[in-house]
Amino acid sequence: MIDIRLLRENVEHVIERLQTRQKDFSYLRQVVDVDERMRKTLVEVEELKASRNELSKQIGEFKREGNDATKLMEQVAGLGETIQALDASIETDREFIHQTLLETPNIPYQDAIVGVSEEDNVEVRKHLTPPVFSFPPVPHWDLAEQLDIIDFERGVKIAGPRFVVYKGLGARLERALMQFMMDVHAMEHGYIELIPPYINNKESLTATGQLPKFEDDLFKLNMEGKDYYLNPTCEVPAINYHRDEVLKKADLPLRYVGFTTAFRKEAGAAGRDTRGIIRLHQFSKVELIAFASPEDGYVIHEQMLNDAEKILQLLELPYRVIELCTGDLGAAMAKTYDIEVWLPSYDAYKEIASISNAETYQARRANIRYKEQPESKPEFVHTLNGSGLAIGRTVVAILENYQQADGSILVPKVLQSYMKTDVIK
RNA sequence: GGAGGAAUACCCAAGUCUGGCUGAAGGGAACGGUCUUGAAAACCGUCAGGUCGGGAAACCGGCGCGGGGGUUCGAAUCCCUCUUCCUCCGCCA
Repeated sequence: MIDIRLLRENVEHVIERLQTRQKDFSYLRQVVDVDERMRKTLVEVEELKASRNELSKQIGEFKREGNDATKLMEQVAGLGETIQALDASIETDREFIHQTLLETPNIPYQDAIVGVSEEDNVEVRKHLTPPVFSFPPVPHWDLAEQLDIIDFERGVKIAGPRFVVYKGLGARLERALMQFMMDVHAMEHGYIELIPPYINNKESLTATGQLPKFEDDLFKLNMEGKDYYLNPTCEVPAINYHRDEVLKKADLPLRYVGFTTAFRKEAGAAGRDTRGIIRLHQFSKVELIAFASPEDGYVIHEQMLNDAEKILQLLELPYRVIELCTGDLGAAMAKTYDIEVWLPSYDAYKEIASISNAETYQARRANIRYKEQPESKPEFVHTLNGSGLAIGRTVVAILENYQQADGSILVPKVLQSYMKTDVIK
């Protein structure tokens, strides 16, 4: 959520910066008007409440001393109704402001690359060059089928389209990657491991920004009349881990590495990436999450990017890092890097990780703050999240980049001890 | 699933029956001090925090006893409702 105070101070500036997202935010002017009206009424009703409190106190004193308080009670008689009416009008205005701001995306960071679409994203760096094959490389869906390590048909039978069964060494590869990534981040990069609930409540999804606007992307459950959602990313439970808390400055940055299975409806992606396991309703992911003071936020962001890249470096996979332009930025995020891994079947780089700083946008929604000193006023933290990495797409990258002429797959060196084999055949 | 009980400030806890000098006794912890070569002990002192609004500021006011609603001039206290936790029984990986 963006800061209402920032809006009050300079709506036009906020609107201008938000417009770089290529949408219309002129409606925010109305929010400022309503806010002003609301605050005026607030002053009015608070004065009335103060006088009611004063009179009630006097009534108490009168009665205690055995005096007649009828006159005072007459004085206070009409106040209640007026107060109630004013309170109701404040509540309406407040609710309007709140709902509107809940649906307003984050302001891109100060020096954001202004652009219209992903076309305008900017490449930051590249690592390794795409492999050159002496034979026509085979896409992962064919490799996986031939090796009998991913069962597409039975996935559809059991659950439906965009579900698969990992089998044999395919299942082991998935498991090895999870273990490997968690190990690197926890033991070498110093993140604290987390395995949170995969089912999250409405408050959690609202705090991170999926609700109310993006409900269509989520798998929704209804248990005894209450709504729950399957988490679309570990970011949701991990950020909410500290919801409604005041953190100690000395504990920052707090850095976690979480494992979850992520569930996505992919509602708007019909017909896209239909072959293989690039876009499934269910996939495993190792996620990095950090809570930092605002002055450290962007330092941690770069560090998190490096930590995610490290996995691809260890796996010896070619990738590039791009910075998203304002038109391609996720709603809750102020700045995002994507890491794209080389996929021979696409003959292109494909997103495998996304590392973002939400600044105080999620912290304000989730009410996560920190104190500089024990006696100082709590301030909102920066929240950061980054894939470290999406496991399904890592499987794809390994199958396709490590394939041999005979259809077998070499196992990356760092995975061999986890896989107990150096080749999948 | 059945039957009971509980939620008060950093922690413990009184107050709730009988509404008003209670935004909250007492204890612990913490912090500051006296004493001490230093520390402990003892003693003295401080100790809701938060949030929203007004104000240049000093400061003033609203809210606030798990959440929401109601009764009342006035609610920690009465009523409704939700949530969470605990105990016992049943079931269970």
